[in-house]
Amino acid sequence: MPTILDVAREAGVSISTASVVINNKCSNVRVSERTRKRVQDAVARLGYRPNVMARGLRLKRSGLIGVVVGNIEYSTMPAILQGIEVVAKRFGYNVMLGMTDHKDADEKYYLELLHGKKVDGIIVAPASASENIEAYQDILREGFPCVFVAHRRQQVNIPYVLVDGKKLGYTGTEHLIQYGHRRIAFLGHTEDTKKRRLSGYCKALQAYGINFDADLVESCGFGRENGYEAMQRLWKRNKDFTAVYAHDDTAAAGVIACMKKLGLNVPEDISLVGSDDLAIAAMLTPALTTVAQPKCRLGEIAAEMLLDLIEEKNVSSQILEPELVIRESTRKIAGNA
Amino acid sequence: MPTILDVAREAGVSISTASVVINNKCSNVRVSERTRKRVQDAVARLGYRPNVMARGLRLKRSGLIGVVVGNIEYSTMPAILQGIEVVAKRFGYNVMLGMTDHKDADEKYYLELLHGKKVDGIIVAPASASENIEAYQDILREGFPCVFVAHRRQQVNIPYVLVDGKKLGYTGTEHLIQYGHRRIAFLGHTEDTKKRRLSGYCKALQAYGINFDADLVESCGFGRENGYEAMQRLWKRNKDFTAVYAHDDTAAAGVIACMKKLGLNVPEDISLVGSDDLAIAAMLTPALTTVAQPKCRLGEIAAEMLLDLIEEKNVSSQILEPELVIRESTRKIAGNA
DNA sequence: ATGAAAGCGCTAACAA
DNA sequence: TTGTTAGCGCTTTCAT
Repeated sequence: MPTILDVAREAGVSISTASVVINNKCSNVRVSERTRKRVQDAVARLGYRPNVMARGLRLKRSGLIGVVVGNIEYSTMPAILQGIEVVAKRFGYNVMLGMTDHKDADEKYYLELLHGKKVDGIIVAPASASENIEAYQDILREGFPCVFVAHRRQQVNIPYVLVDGKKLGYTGTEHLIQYGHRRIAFLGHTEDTKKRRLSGYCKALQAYGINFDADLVESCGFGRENGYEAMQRLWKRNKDFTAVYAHDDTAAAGVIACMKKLGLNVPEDISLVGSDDLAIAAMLTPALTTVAQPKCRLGEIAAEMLLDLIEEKNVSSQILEPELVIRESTRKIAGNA
Repeated sequence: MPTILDVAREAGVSISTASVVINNKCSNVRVSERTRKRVQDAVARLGYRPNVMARGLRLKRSGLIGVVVGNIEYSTMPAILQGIEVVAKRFGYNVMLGMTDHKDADEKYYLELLHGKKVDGIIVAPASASENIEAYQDILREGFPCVFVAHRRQQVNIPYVLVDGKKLGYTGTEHLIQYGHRRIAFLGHTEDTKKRRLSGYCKALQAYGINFDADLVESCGFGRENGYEAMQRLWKRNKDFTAVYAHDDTAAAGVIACMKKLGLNVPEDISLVGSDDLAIAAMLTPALTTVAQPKCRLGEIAAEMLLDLIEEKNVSSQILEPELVIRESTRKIAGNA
């Protein structure tokens, strides 16, 4: 590997001149065209590439941003990552990916890389609850660049970009209402701490003058299994509905499976709306109508925010609007039952 | 950020002593228990973290491995990445993720990071054909650690770990045969350069004494659209089959959609086998029987190979066996039609 | 058992 | 316009 010293020698100039033209700085330092050319030729001839670590040590920046995720299958992360990568690359940064499998210890391990200057900043998709609040407070205190994407931890004042769960629930429910449904079931989280989608569902109902019916709400976690079972429980209890809003696409996949088992057709008998627009949504049969998160934008904005933070600019948190994606799983019906 | 100098001062020892205990080397250098303790306390008190770049500059290693992929949605990569990350982490490495969107220029950009020592080695999942053969030859010539995962480029002699497409085709077809099917359609690539899965299909047929029928083969690309259309074309031409092998799960998703449109039930009327066991396979209805790639293993082995290469050990390419995952889309039938 | 010092490759302030 | 030089924080050899 040639160093900048080799380049300088080859070009017959000093190290610093070489450095200046290599970095093409518009500094107050001027270099004559002829010298510049000589250096550039030397670089080309030698196939010189600046040593990233030496430069990083000197400049106190690694050109790396960390992205910490729980897991990347069945989630919005692949698309978010793509968004992040594109803007990172555009600004000369690379992406270090850390996967925690939702383990606090692993999350903490990755946050620590900030202290060792391995990364210039970190984007975290904090999925589950966490014990790491203290680590985030350290980050905040030390002024390390950090932003949350897709989710956030309420306990700590770190800037975030995400789609409001309430709007997700609202948009999905509203679509169903506009298609003529009035008896709409809700499958999703109902615990106090994470019932934003449920709130959105309620709000939509209210906005359109439909009474909330607790019998139409069934508690449901993520994943096909959970969706399947929740649908089964609901159906056992209550068959008086024409549509289902599921809080995420994997649960919706379970609903489709359950419907088939039950001899019900989607959307002929029951309309179904999912959430997030995961990669699977378009693959299902019927292709799933869903409330998409603008995943790529989430990633792009998270990256832009982080880069601003790295440059010590101020940033403010953002909440993005979901987008309805109408596919095949919802159907207009005549009126109310 | 405290440096090692701060630690040394705090502990009242020299920089080099501090370094020795921090790195806990079993070198010939001995440190007394008391001194060791003092340094460790200082580290704890100051919250010292070694500066990764300084260490990297000195040691000529970044502790980063690059993973270059075309795209991570609808692919085997998420699970492969997880495998890579786990072993990388275990050996003190981190993963830099590069996404090329299958663009040669971006692939090349990431390969270049090797030359600048940004990464100690690179794992590439070379999906599409590429113009970058020259770049790989450079890598080979310079002796940079590099391994291919999941796919490879035949033109260049870089070690790889992958699942043989032929075995994928064989295993899926064999399963169908063992379930009593004899008229089995093949949906997949038929071009000379990438018909390994087709070869496997043929081989299985032959092994079980079933005649190959070209009318049962329909050319098909990846993705639900392609699967849908291929199935439609096939059905138009030829309805005499009881099972379909699709060369990947996304195409299989299209087959399911098409079947439904055609009024056919899977698996009652037609059995269906996919390939790869992507995240979507288990989500479909019916849940897809598929020939899985051991994705996590692929990732783990790729990482192990790369780390060996980094330590200048010899490695040899590996071909892994696929694993049949039986779910709901295949059904035993009585005998031959 | 401990410390002094060289140097990894680079940038930028300063000198010439 | 160009060159000299002082570090960035760390590891490690060699003296002590």
